[in-house]
Amino acid sequence: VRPPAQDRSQRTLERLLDATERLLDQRPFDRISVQDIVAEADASVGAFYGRFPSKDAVLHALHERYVAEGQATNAQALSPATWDGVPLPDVIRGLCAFVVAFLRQHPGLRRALVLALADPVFRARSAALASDVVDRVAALLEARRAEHAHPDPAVAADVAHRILFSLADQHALYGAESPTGHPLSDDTLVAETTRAIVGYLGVHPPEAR
Amino acid sequence: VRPPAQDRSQRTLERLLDATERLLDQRPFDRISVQDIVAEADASVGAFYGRFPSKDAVLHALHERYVAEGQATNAQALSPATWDGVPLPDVIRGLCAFVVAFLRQHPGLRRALVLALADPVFRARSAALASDVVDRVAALLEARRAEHAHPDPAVAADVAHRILFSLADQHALYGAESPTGHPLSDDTLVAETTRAIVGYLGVHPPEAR
DNA sequence: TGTACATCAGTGAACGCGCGTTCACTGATGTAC
DNA sequence: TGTACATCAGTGAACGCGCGTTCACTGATGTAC
Repeated sequence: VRPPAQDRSQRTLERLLDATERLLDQRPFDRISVQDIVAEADASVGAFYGRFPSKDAVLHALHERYVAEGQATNAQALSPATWDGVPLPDVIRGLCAFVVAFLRQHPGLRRALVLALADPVFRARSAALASDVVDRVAALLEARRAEHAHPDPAVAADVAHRILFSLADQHALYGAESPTGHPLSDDTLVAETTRAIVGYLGVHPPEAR
Repeated sequence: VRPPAQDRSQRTLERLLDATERLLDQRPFDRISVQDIVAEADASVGAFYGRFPSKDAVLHALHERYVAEGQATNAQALSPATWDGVPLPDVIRGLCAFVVAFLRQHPGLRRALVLALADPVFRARSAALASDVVDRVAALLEARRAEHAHPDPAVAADVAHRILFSLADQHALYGAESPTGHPLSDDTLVAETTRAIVGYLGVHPPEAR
């Protein structure tokens, strides 16, 4: 992405990004043309290529913006202070609800990114974000060893992350018409992923403490 | 798909399907041209359009073949007789190992299908297969209520199915370079999904029986 | 404070490439008599 | 058992459409003096 030198072009750049994200809520990236994007953004093809070297670049730019947003919220949602003194099952429920809600905020972009994951560049950028989450969760599980039974906090954090994000992603992507055919509401999804992760970790029931 | 009337064209059709599946192991469907397929199958463009009304039709035909294969193996792998007398944790471990291995058999096709799931026709065809699995698992859980703690076998079967297939799919699609950045071996994946589903269901430990 | 000039930003018609699809034709297969 | 004919199957050059990208040009912004 060519860095803008004036306010005017900075705004154009943002209009192009926002327009693309709006269109992604309607259809996949390969069925959105540059013409579509500039029409939605009230710009011209030339303005597009003044900012981006290619059509793909706009998806990369959106991914970068998305990952940055994720990093920022992670730092807050997963800081030890946030959950200090809260029992582990409640921590898990809170995080599940948070992720489900977060993924619902950018349904189109999220779908496009899942598809783009075939590309190693996208995969690396997503891995950076995921690693950040997994490391923080691993630290949390390490610190609370007494509250659960999983022997390896690093593996546990990784698998818990996979369970939560896979299910939440699927839910965000296909919603009611899920590939399993049995729709789940947001609330049920949160309840069941919480149950799954609590069970997976072998969180000790309250009376055992 | 136009039904073939001679042996010769039946063989051509299979060559085209097999060639497409082989190419899907290398790159996504939209980067495979009809020219590529007929070259790989030792056929011609006209022969292709003699069997298929469009390029997309070949992916639909592959999906149908794949679903049929799945239905057949399900009927066997999930028949009550197969697991009669086997403790629930071992049943779960067995099924996890089976699914992980099954999804590894058609990596390219599986990836293409995950991407194609945006199309309702593909989704419906996949949902039929998934429903079949979920219904059978629900019946199994219903029959073994005494061995686990989940209150609703239908929801439990659905969520267990999601956990297993989401994780196994992700593993089959990205392998070592997973989006989480922490690679998992096949064996670890089977062990951890088993732990997750056993924990999710609240399977009673052996000494409790 | 005004003017000149360089750079940045934006316009949109035109280009061109890739690829799905068509089609006029040749060859193979099988069936009727 | 052989021949004629209809249908099936296969060939590959050519078409054409969509869409990403370029480019010659106009307009806006800011800075130097």
